[in-house]
Amino acid sequence: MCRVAGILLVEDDPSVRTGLELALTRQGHSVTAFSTGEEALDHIRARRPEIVILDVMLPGIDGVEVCRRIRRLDQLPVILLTARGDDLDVVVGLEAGADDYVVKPVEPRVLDARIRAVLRRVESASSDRISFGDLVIDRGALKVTQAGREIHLTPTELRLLLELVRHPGQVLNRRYLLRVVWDHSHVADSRLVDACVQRVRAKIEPVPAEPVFIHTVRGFGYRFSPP
Amino acid sequence: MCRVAGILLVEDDPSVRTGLELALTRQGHSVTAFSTGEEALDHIRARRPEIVILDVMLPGIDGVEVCRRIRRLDQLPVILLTARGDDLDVVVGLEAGADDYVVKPVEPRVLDARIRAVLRRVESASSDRISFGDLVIDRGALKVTQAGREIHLTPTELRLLLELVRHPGQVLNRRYLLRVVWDHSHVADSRLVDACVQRVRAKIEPVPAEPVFIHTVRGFGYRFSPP
DNA sequence: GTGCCGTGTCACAGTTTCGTGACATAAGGG
DNA sequence: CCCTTATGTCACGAAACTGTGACACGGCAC
Repeated sequence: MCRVAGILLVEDDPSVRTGLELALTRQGHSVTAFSTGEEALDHIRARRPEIVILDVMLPGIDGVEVCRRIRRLDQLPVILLTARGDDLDVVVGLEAGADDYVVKPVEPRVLDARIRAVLRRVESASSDRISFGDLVIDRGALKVTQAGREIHLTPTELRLLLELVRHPGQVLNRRYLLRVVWDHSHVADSRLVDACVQRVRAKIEPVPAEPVFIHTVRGFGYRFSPP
Repeated sequence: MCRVAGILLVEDDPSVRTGLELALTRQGHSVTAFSTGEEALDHIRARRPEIVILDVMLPGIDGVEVCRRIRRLDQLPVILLTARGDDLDVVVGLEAGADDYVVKPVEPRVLDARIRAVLRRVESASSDRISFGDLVIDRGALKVTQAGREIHLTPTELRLLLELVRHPGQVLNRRYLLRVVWDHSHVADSRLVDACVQRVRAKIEPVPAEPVFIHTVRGFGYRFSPP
């Protein structure tokens, strides 16, 4: 399953910003972009990106200072990006707590490789998550988010969704789901599964009546398949 | 802050090797140098360096291959060093599992800064002190402070908090916590964990009723995640 | 169209789970 | 031994969750 990172990109030059945004999105990442440090810090507090890519030269608070402030809060990975390749800048940037320092112009695939290298380090102990479009399911944190927004699922709903997601593209029948999710090996028929599926749909489907994640297979059961 | 690392340097060009060895030693590191990958791999098995700096162009096994073999063994941090700055080389090197990729010639202080950046990341997971906002947990001194003020936690409370903090963002269920913190491998159900969590919350949460550190995940357990 | 079957939807009450405070018990220091 | 502190247990109320059944709806065969 294609690993995707929630990237926060901060770059004031519009052409560079949209260029990188496009390139990183094409690599499979989910990117949010801002042009100032203040906006970025606000965004970090609200949503929680997996990694921050910061241009050093920013209007207002500069990138190095943003990096220091991020470090004061937590361990969020930061890659600094700059047009200047001055040795002193590199040293100052890294000492501000950045995980890497990349000089522009940078090949998208190189930036991607560096992002993955940093994330590999950070995530070696971290949880496994899978994403389907803007739907992210974190099995370690038992958290489901959609477009960065957390979706609250009750225990049974979560177990059901996890079971469906474990077999993407496969049709799971009601008896199987009852046994695995509810531990009802005896109960033959009930509206239980349907009701739970409907509750999950109401929470994760943009239009519950036309589901894009959990599909009904009439006469058989349900199938999870991403859009 | 002056962390000193045991560095393994692998570089076949004698003048570059002695130059870097000298420079890094001067920065306060303890350096061991070899000129071939085989020697390096033997040394890694025998001693255990904190970080490996690997020239890519080596006689015999090349640096990227050495890096792959190191990765197959463990998480030992690796910085690749090369004369070529080809984009493809960078990508290949990082995908082999390297933590950073530096192009020669490199200023010693830049290399030093990159070494420290990689080590900082590696050690943050196992370091003695971690901070989450104004909450600082010192695992070495077994002390917890908030906004500079020391918070007194009882032994059990501290063990519980440390266990939660050891898996930030992960949901830990009650049975696991009972086993690890209390060594109750048999007890199935008890309000013990809940009561202890409540006590820790009363001490570290600004508003215990609306916890920002220790979150309840109904039906599953508790999760420590910084605000 | 008509009837049938499978599914979607909803509200509600019973049940489970959790937070909290009170209290008993245990441990440890003087 | 006594006092303090720490730990475990319990009970209760509040809140959250779940199962259930009734009914609506829609596809499908005839």
